[in-house]
Amino acid sequence: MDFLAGLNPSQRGAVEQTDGPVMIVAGAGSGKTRVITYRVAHLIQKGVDPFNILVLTFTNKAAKEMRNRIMSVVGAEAKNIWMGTFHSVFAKILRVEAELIGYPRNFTIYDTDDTKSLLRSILKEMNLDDKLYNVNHVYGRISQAKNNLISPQEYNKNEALKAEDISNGRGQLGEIYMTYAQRCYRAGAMDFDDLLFKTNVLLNKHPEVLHKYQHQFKYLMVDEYQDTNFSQYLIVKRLAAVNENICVVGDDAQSIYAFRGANIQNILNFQKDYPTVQVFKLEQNYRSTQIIVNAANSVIANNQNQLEKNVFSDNEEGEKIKVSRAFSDNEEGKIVAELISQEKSLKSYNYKDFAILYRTNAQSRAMEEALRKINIPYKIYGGTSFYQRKEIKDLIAYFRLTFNPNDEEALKRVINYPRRGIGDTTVEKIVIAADQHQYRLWDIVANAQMFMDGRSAASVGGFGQMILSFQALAKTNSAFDTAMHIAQHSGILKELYEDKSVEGLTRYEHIQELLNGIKEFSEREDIEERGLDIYMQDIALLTNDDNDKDPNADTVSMMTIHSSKGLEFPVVFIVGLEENLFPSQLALNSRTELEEERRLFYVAVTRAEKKLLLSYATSRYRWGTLNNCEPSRFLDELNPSCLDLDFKPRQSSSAESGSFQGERIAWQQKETDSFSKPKPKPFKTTSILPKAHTPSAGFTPSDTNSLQVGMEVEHERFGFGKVVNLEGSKGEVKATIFFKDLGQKQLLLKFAKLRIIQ
DNA sequence: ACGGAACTATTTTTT
DNA sequence: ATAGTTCCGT
Repeated sequence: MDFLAGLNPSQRGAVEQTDGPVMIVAGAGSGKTRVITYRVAHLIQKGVDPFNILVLTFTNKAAKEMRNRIMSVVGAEAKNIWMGTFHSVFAKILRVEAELIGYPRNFTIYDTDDTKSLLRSILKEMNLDDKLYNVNHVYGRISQAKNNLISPQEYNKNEALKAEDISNGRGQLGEIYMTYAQRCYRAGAMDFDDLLFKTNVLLNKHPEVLHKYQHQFKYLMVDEYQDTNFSQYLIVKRLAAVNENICVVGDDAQSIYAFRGANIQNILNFQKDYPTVQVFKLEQNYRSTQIIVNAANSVIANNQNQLEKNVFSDNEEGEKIKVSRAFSDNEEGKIVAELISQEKSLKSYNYKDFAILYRTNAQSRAMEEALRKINIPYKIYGGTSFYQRKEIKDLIAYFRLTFNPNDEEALKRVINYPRRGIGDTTVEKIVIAADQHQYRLWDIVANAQMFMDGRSAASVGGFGQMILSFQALAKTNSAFDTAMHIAQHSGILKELYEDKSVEGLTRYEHIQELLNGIKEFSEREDIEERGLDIYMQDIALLTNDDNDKDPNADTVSMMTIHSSKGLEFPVVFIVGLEENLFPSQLALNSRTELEEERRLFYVAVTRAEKKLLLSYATSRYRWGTLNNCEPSRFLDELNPSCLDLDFKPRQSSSAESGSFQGERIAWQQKETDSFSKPKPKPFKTTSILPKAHTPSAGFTPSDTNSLQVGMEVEHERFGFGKVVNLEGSKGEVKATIFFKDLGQKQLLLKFAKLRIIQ
């Protein structure tokens, strides 16, 4: 049991208290993963069968990492632990038990796109105004209902909900929910929320099943318990009811998923649910410097209603936090990029020691461009997942249809893609015929000649035959052979191959990548069943990080703060610290939402080990137009003693202008009062530039192809200068220009806006 | 049925 | 800005 030695008393207590209800309140960076890992390892070493342990996480990444770490302690036995996300574990159980609740075992999992598209068709059929009945809103409402275990029937009976909907002018929501649920059922499909909702239904309606799993899972652990919703809470509670060997781990200060139904009360009330609970608080932060921990504490102190704890660090005090200001989102990118390369050479960091965190995915673009310009390798996490790409979804829709022809979203997606002469009118005919006879769409498609005539019967029938042939093929062939056959015979491969545009080429490559992945799966020897149906089972639950090809590559990481949870980096940049962006505009209406944003900021700050840098811009592009921005209130909330007030980035006005490199000139020393609000908005973005050049009237960039050494030019911001050197190949030409005001600078012609004077 | 033009929502976060 | 949708003429 040597691994216990390296633990502090509360960590050790949490590991050794294996029986009965346990709550571990784990402050950021307090060795939470380590504790869970050791706790599971400890259970196994005590002789608990890994099959009897269930560990639930929120992300695939967390599950994977934990399994690997447990494996390194207890060895291959760790493979047998039930460990995964709520969604994947219960999808797996539902696949076994589905028939008990009237679903086929090979039910389809509808992702967000499928759900929205189904809702759109329902709204259309019901002739509802899609402004009032905004799909996102409707989806949110249904999702909320499901997460609170309100069935369509109960929703429609519930007077309070009805009244609320009517007062919002959306009295038909109950009916939409009802229809939506029926259509999912008809399609043999469950959406993300259903995976939890139906698990509850299963455990509720079938005591024998509940009993089975209660005895199977003798030990339960839930990571990130503060992020559970009611539906998840109840599943856990039911499964744990017999043995009460339940251990939840979480940090109320890091609850950032209330927007999708997480209920922070679940962790706050855990002690009420299990009065005999043993609570362990992990308060020592091993990750970050004292400055960073103190800064984080000072921010979170602004929230009410927290579990009492005192997170502290015994690490070095560390460097103070730097705050920088840029005049635009692009400038912000440049500053960050430049600082990364500076910091890297100064402290001999690797690129992978840096992370850039932002509130919204849209912010990645400015960062990306800036890093690319100075050749900093980076990797963006999150964003559109590989599996969400259109071409991938198209091909997968064929796979889905092959195993579940009732999957109506898949059917509608590909019935006329690639084009095969089945237009909207024909699809409409199929829908009407299905409605009339109370059949499913597939019944009509498979018997086209009975329901329609002539041309459409032929084309629809042909499509049906093709799907049937795929089904036959899939029965006897490997996942890869089936997939390849479908890619070819559906016409998708040809369609993409013939598209010679850059995008088309990329799409073709994506399909190849998917097929390669399937090939790999087909050749796996560690699993028995390797058919395409097995591969398909939880593909809807996969996300980008499952596709991470080279996790050890030396690249800067860029991601949203949400996806950074659980990670740590030596140097962290948090960018876009502006009102209406972070905190998000949509969170300003209520205290609870604002507090969630603040917790999000807390999460971001606590990702940093050694050094933290914050930045904001005073203007930023948002849906195509330039907006002025104010610094985020969160900057005010940071304990000033943690901030580097002497931070004085080089300014363009510095005397040694000859040594000045790089293009940012927007740095400003942080002044104590510079964050006070309200403040006058700069009406002109250039006005804050200390010494910006004002371009001549009618400044228009010239074609620089003909640029020669010796020519005089005007740059839109650097002013007048003379070309002293040109190097590099066409398209990548780098010009060295001596500017009158700034001295010598190197510019890439493809980016620089230059006007040739003579 | 199809292609191009015009229009319009998107931007909070993710299983 | 961009991508996705709807509209309209062929």
